[in-house]
Amino acid sequence: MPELPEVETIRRQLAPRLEGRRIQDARSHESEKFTPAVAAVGTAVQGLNRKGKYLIAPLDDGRELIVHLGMTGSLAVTPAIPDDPYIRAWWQLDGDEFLAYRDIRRFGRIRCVPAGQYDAIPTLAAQGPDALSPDFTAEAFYQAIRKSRRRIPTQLLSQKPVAGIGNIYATEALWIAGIHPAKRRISRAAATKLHIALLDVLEAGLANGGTTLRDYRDAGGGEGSHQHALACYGRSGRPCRRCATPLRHRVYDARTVTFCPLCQPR
DNA sequence: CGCAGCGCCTGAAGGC
DNA sequence: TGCCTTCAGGCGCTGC
Repeated sequence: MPELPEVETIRRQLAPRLEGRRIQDARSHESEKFTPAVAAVGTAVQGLNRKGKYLIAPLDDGRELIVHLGMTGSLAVTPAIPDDPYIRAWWQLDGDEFLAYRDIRRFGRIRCVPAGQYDAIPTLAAQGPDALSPDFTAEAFYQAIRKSRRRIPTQLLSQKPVAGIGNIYATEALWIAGIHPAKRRISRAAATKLHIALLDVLEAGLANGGTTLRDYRDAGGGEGSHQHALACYGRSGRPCRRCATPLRHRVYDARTVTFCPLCQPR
């Protein structure tokens, strides 16, 4: 499941290979989630940016091509259209290469919109500061969390207090910060701890090239290695690495969250 | 406007 | 072996 470290890994790999390339042709799966891919034909890609989990490619006609990888999406530059039933869209680039979008579960989506006009992409329009941007400060984070009465993990996944967090890095950061996942309000001190924990786990994930549990692949088809560094996510029943208490998991708002009942008191 | 609940998707894994 | 159920979960949408 591509979260910020996975999407940023892909962005860094693709940006130099896409900048300045003209899109000669494109095809997509018939779903409206993907058909906007074709609208970029005839334009040139000016770069590749990222906001939260969204990849944003400015085009030379004033529009932006936006790709969200959903749960199982990946992008790769290839010499030919891959012979793969899960390719949901491809763009033919000048120089006879292809940018291929693969997405087994089709949870991702592709949009082509006037630059900065995100009303058709509500989560992007409403999301908070990207976790790696200078706008993501402990104080802004605390104030954003104070505004909602939802559980902290649910708030993190909403992309509103901060953009780019998914269930894996949320679970890890809550464990590091010692915050029970059922909590709805936290102190300024706890918010500061969580802010630091989020930055730490995202930086570690990025340094490890992302987390590959099943489907995630980078733009070169490679796997990340951060799955070996996970201390809490997916470890329910196994001993906490701080206190050896067996970790537990519970479902909150349709999300499984693993936590340490001792290190993360209610 | 905030929020809860549902639907979208498919492969892997486990039960019988 | 094969069928069935459950699970993974980000986000758009609907309705309260």
